[in-house]
Amino acid sequence: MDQMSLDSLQPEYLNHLNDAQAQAVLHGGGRPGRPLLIIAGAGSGKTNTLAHRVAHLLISGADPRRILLATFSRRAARELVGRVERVARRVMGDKAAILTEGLSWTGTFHSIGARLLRDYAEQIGLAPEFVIHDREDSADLLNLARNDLDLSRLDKRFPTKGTCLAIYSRAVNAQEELDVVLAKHFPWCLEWEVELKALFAAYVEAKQAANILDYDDLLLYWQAMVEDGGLGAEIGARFDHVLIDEYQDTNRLQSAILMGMKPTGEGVAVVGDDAQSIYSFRAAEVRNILDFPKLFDPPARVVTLARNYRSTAPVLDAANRVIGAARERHAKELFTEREGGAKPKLVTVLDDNGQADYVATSVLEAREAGARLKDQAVLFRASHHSGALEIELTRRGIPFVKFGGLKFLDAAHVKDVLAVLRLAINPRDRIAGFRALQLLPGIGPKAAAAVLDALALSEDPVGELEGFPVPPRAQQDWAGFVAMMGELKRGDAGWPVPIERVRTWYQPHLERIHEDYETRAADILQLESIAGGFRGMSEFLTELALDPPEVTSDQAGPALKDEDYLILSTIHSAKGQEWTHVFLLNCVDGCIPSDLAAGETDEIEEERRLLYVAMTRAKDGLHLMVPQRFYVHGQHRRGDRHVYANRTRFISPHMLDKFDRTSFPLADAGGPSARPGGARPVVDLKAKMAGRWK
DNA sequence: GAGGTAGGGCTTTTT
DNA sequence: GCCCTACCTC
Repeated sequence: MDQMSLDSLQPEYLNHLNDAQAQAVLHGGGRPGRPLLIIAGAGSGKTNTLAHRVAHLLISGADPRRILLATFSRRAARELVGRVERVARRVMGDKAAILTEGLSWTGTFHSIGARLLRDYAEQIGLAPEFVIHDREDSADLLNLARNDLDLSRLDKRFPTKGTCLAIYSRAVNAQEELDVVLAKHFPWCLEWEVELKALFAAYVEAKQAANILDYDDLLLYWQAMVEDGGLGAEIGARFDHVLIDEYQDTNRLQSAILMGMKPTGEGVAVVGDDAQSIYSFRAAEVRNILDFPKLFDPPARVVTLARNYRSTAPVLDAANRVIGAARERHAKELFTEREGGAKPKLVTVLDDNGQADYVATSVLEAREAGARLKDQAVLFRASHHSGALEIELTRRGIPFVKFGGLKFLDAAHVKDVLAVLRLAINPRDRIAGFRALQLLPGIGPKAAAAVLDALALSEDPVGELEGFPVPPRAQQDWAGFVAMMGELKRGDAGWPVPIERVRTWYQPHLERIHEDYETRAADILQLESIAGGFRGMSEFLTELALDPPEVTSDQAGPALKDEDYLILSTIHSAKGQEWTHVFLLNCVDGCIPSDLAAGETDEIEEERRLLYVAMTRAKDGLHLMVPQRFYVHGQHRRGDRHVYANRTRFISPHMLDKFDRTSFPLADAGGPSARPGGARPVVDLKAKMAGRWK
């Protein structure tokens, strides 16, 4: 289509899109058509284009309830729907809100899968009130199975529950046989193949007995469901349009789901960028996007968005150089018309503390120059890389919010409260029960197991609890526990009263178990306020498993929500976002690439893309930090053993002309550890020591 | 059998 | 710092 005919066909609200974006939006003419692949480079207006495409479908008369829109995270889904509404509103006013509210099949693959499975549960022999286990719960259940099989008491060490779950999960998501998975990704566990098989069989049995689905099951059951000819066609026919965002990070199971629902690709549009594929550790398969066009005959149409609207030319130049060394990708070179601006800075600092000092100082400088804290972000490969920085920010009173890494839900006290609720909903949930029952003093693993055995067979759980012969020491607290379970089970109080009930019951136990019960109690109050936003307990627990709150409460907390704060994030969690100034910590070999990934070429390639993703988040200012030395872990508290690190291998010498190289503090500032403003207070030494273990 | 404590090993990224 | 196991006491 040439530009002129495009203009004449194009509705007014699409006028500010560029040619490629408009083609991606208009493809199919608002009706289900030939499959479409949109290769959307970093900062190329991908979300905007996708939002316009959905809005265009709605405006052309598509039924929003028949559009399936899968995104990578809940956050991305919310953002997308918001944008769709804004675009549609320009054309149809308030009616847009009703249409976008109808976009009910929007969310992650996992959440959409959960909904479909509840709809079709009875047809596939699943109880519709199934409970969803998050990764931690899954690992615990796996561990129970492991103990039952006596695998933890062997002479040689058996893989930990986390490793076992990772193996299981990869086999499921990559749709590979166990021996292949072991050979490729866990060669040190090869000797355990027989035991692992038995373990996984027991795990699956335990899940089914307790009516539990884990994350992988949400995809696995969905895939099995659509693989069946009749059901596949039926479910596929529910949707006229299937749009999938971040397609480069889908796995084989997800592509099988897509093909099961839409074998001809009619009405399918997938969007992504192979250069930004960073989730292969979760069995994401870059080949999904590389091979997508060839799945169909005639092949899918490919539209490439190569104009970058985000970064200045010097930033994009450097990022292009880094990704230019990658091995295989859909060829495209991003370009920008944002001329001018500074080259990215490659900043050499002495160590962690120098790095923290530089970042804090530069952030404040940028703020003086007019950038809000929210316009700036600090990114890192692994969550713990920001430890020293967090201490420095706190010392200087710079508020921040951290994404990625440890979740609020991982805190023991939060899990305790949730376990009680889950046991009330599903008395056969051994994981929840095991945890909840042991909160009572006098009840340990044995007594808990006995109670759960009785519950598993019983038709009347509360009655069973009432008469249960618990150990004498537990007698005193037992009546209160049973009374609470009875109330929860009857469920006559409206939500969120039950969670309040559990909190009151839990409070004395919390005070007995934890010295720092006050901060923990605050977390539970926060949990209660989150709970208030849901219609009921079951919905609350489902949503919580699928979309856990990202921010932990010992940091900024809700009080700071509308104030200005700096963003700290793992590179993975920073996907799809952008900031005026970006600081990237630890750009050294061992961190990027992570030394844990230094084995296979594929893994190294993914680390390169990770650096690329981080760099392309920046609009104007990009600072890559290169600390020269790292303190060695596991030594005496005041030890000074350290290793020297090298600049990341992904910035090779011939790329250095794209960077502005500096060091901090400047060499003439009076020695390597001199700081502006003289010596730091003594108290900082303690902070530094603590920070090493953060 | 419960529950506390000590010591060793480990530590990526997430739906 | 966390998790896990082994060991000890009640």
